[in-house]
Amino acid sequence: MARTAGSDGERTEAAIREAAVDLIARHGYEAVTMRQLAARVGVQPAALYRYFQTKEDLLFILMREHMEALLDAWNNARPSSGDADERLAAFVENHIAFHIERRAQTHISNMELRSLSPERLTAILRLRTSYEKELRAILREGAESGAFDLDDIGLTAMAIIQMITGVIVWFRPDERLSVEGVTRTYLSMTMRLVGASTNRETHHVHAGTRLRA
Amino acid sequence: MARTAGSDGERTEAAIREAAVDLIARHGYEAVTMRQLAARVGVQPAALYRYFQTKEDLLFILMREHMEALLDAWNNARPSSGDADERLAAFVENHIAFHIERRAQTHISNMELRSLSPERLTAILRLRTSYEKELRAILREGAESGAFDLDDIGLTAMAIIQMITGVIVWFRPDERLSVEGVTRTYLSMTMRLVGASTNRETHHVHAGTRLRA
DNA sequence: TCATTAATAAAACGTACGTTCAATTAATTC
DNA sequence: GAATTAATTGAACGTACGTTTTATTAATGA
Repeated sequence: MARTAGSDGERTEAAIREAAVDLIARHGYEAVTMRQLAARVGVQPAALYRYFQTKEDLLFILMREHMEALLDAWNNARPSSGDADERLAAFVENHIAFHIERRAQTHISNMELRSLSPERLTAILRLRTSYEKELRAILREGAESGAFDLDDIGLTAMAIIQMITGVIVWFRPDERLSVEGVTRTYLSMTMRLVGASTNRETHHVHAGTRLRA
Repeated sequence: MARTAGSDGERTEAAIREAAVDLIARHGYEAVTMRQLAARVGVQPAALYRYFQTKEDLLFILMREHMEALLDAWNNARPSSGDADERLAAFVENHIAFHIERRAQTHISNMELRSLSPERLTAILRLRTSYEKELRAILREGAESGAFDLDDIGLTAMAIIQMITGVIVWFRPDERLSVEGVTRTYLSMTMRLVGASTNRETHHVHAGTRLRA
């Protein structure tokens, strides 16, 4: 029993986080054991507790930081001016780019709410609500200016979020579909969905795609 | 140790299934223990094994039957004739009705794939693919007839499925939003999304809605 | 009514979990 | 160089899991 030579707390913590994201996204939080996680990092299970007090702490921190990063990313991407069309476009683009880049984290963020304590669940839901409010504000602005034709702002916001987040479920960049291409198509569909007054371009129809569930 | 008076195999099995759906949807498959499930049903844990060989068997059966029921429901709802517009409308309506009625099962179906063995996962994914193919066929037909204006059939199919399935994440019928109303709005959005050539009705804009994540 | 089958309880098996504690070494600071 | 702190290991704690086995009763069918 000894401190391993060359060990570095920061590096070990980063390795724990990375391994946790991968294992939890792949197997599910409850199915991933601390022993499994430790083995993946290359430490004994007890070492994990030097960095995270409990297993749930680890999950919560990962989920909270993911949501905070998303809010941050949107704060940075949000146009300082421009009408609802432009804001919606920026929102969709930022959202898709952010989530495709963090597929594993997004899976965790969407799927592991059930394992959080009530207080922590509330905290995460609050962050989500903040983010959703941003989209609703854009939609409301568009509806009021007449740029969008909406039946129900809240419902439309949720439908859009579910749709654009759902990109991570099936999309893998390949020769046929690039991130840019997929983003463009999602943007086009979103604009239509909200009834945005844009010129309609003629698109070439592509045959089915090889999709993964 | 005795057989409980009044016990009835069919009833016990149904109770197990029902309790499993509720507990698993609420807490997650891995977090739900057989002891917990048995207590909920009112039997000892060993009794569960009379009906389901393993915990995973139970999960697989629930998930498989859910998918099979969905395919069945669509087989029964599919118009025997009609153009792409009508078929897509029928698809969306059936999909939303089916999933709202089975919120818990749908949660399980979408979230517990990770706990299945590879072979079983393959079996479920196959059923999913069958269902998605139905939507893709409708979209292809619409694209070919010119009724829809699609950039990419496969992508559009997945976007639609993610969006309309996502209704179960946030929607709870209340005074403001009814199942019928929500279905109508989703249908309207879907039609726009695919660029369907329909008359646009003027919708009254509703303010935000109280949503649950 | 009797034999068979079904349905259950109780006990236990074999294994595993999240976590704590104590000790040992390495790294850092003064 | 010595003291302090950090980072790890190894062992163990307290509890729990999915599952099997055996025995007992109830229900069903002939």
